[in-house]
Order: sequence, then C-alpha cells, then structure tokens
Amino acid sequence: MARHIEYNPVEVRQKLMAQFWAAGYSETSLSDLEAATGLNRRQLYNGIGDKRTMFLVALDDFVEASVQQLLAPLEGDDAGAQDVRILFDKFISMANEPDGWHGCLVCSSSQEEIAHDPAVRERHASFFDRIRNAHLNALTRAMQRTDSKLSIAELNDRADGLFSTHVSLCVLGRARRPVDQLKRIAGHGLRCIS
Amino acid sequence: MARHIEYNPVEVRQKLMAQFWAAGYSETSLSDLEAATGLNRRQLYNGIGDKRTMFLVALDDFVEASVQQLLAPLEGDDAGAQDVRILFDKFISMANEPDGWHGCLVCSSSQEEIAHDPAVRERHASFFDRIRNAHLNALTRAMQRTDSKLSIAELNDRADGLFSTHVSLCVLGRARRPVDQLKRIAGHGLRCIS
DNA sequence: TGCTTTCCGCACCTATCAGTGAAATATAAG
DNA sequence: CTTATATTTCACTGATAGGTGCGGAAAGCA
Repeated sequence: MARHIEYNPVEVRQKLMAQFWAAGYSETSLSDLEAATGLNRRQLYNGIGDKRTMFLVALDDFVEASVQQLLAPLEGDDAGAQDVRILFDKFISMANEPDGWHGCLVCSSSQEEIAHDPAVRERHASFFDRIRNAHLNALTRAMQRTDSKLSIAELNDRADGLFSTHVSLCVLGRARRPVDQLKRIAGHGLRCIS
Repeated sequence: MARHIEYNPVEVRQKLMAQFWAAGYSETSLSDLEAATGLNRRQLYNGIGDKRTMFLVALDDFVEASVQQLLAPLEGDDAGAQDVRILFDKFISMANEPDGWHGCLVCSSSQEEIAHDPAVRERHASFFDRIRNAHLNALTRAMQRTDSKLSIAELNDRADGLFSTHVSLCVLGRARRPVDQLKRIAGHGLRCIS
C-alpha cells in the first residue's frame, strides 16, 4: 500500500547517537547528521523528527548501550568491587585510545543549554540516578558478602563517592587529562568499596 | 592625537567572561556578547579581537577571578583541611542559589569542541594542574601539621581524589543535581584530607 | 582652522542554521 | 492497470552566524 524505507532504522539511530556523542547537541548540525547517517534531512525528519527529537532518541540509545556494555554488571545480584574496578579500567583504557574517547553523552550534554529542556533534564536525572544506584548496589552487595556492617548513611556517602569518581573520569577523560591522573582518581575512588 | 574609547575595558571583560561562563563558547553568539557588554561588534573587534580571542581573554579572567576568590587559600603556606572544606561548601551554596550556578568555565568548556584549540587546551591543562596542585599543597601542609607520614604516592592519590571531587562538584552543580548528593560527594572527598 | 589618528555606527557580506513545499518515485491493495 | 499511501529527492525559505567596509565623529597637535 505504500513505499518502504530504504535504510536500516537501527543503524541510523546508532549513527545519530555516535554523532551527538562526539559533538554534543548544539555543535551538531543537521548537515552533520546527514553526513553521519547517509540520509538527507527529509528522511530524518520523516523517520524520527526534528533535531531535538533526534537528540532525545540518541540519549535513550546511549543510555541503553551504556547500561548494556558498562553498567549492567554493577546492577546484578552478584555485583562487587571487581565490577567497579573493571568499569573504571574500561574508562581509562578508552581514554587512552589514540582517536580519543568522548566520555559520557549525559555528563557532557548536562553542561549544554539543551539540558534545560524538560525532556532532556528528565533523562539526565534518570541516568545519573541509575549510575549512582548501580554503584550503591555493587557497594551494598560487596559489604554484605564480607559481613561489613556499614550504616545507611555510610553506604550513601560511599555510593556518591563512587558516583563522583565515575563522573569525573568521564569528564576528565573527554578533557584529555593524563592517563596517570585518571588512574589515581580511579584508584582513589575504589577505596570506597575495597 | 586620537579619539578615546567610551567604555570601561575592565567592566567589558568581566561581562564577556560572565556571558561565556553562562553559555559556553559555541552557544554564545556575537549578538549575545553585544547584549552582555552594551558594545557593538565593531567595538569588540577593535578592542579585543575575534570571538576566539574574546574567549581566551575570558578564560584568563575566569582563572584569575577563581584563584583569587576560591583557590588562593589552598595555595598558601598555612593551607589545610578547613580551606578545602570552605571551598567545597562554597560550591554547594552557589549550586543551591535559585538563579543557578554555572559551575566552572574550564570544566564545562573542556567538553566543547573549542577545547581542541591549542591555546584553549593549554589554558585548560594549566588550570586543571593548578587546581590539583592547590589541593596537593593543602593536603601536604595539613599532613605536615599533624605529623602524619604519608608516602609521595599516597599524597598524589589523595590530591587527585580531592581534584576529582572538585571537578565533579563543578560539573554536577551545573547539572543541577540535588544538593544532598553534592554534600555527600564533598563530605566523601574531604576524607582525603581529614 | 586644518591635519592626523583613533574610535564609533551602520549597513552589508557570505556561509550556515533548522526546517519545509512539492513533485517524483515506489509499493501494495483493489 | 488504477488508485491510495508512504518515501525520497531537491530546491528553497527566513533567520542567524561570524566578520567587514567605510564614512563620519571625536581628540590631540600644528
């Protein structure tokens, strides 16, 4: 009854996310998005929506991919210090790659004006909370396993210590800080849980 | 022998810095800078230079103001844990103000594309180093005063722990995270030095 | 009063921005 | 094959971006 789309929507969304991740919202133009996807702006508009909508979709895709590839182990029942260590090590090795690492789309775009948009704000807040809760989970499980009795207040402090380390690794990794410093930051953060 | 400028250059530079601080480099237009200063672009060009040059000047002014108003106590001979505590408390109370706080111009613009500009990159690196060294100084002095014997490695780890806390407070303050969380992050960071 | 030098005001430049109108094209149902 | 619907192509819009050309206005000096 009608014409079919000629592209793979999943691939296109992945490429939109990669573009926004590399350049942020305001520094990505529709021409950049066309070049990244191989589609023209008409196709992007018809298929997804305007630039803001594309960014919301990219945020959702980024969160999904980040959780799956990085955060999931910290959210499981058997999470522990080793999972946090592996996560931080991944940040550091990605920051160490020659082509550079773009950190975290949520952390970096939280510094842009688009962060004041309610829909963006909600996604940012939700992902920040999720990161913190993942660390809290890993921390709580690790303490249970070693029979360490920590107060709720102490657990919350340490969870935010891990969260703070997580955020600064993303930000300072994107800022191209020396890898030695990132290692010390990660090492220091890990004292919360080990 | 020639005409005089009609504006106060110091005030103008301060207003340029405020505008870039609030909106970053790429999200500030020449029209924004005109509105912020009350000058037209011709005056800005003749008086300072192009947009990039104005940003470099703003970065320098930001660093100078930040050091003077916030970082200086940590750089002194009698620096200590209390100075770090006061600094972090200032971050938190500024983040708590209703009109919002713009964090740190260096931290936020380090996530922008302009951070790849060599002159910008150099300023960013230099200020990040200065922050870290200020914390290292406060830490070292505090440890000397309490006769705590810490290894160089341990001091470096803790200095970067304080630095990491400093950065994440700036970033998460701008990102409008809950004040309770900022307090826990600051409190946790302070364990490096107290 | 001229002359020189600097600064100011205004209009203008080209390039790019996000977004759109409408015709051409492809598909599937009848 | 015809028709209805959805997708693609491409040129185009008004707005704004950063940056400039140039005439005129002020100031100091002769």
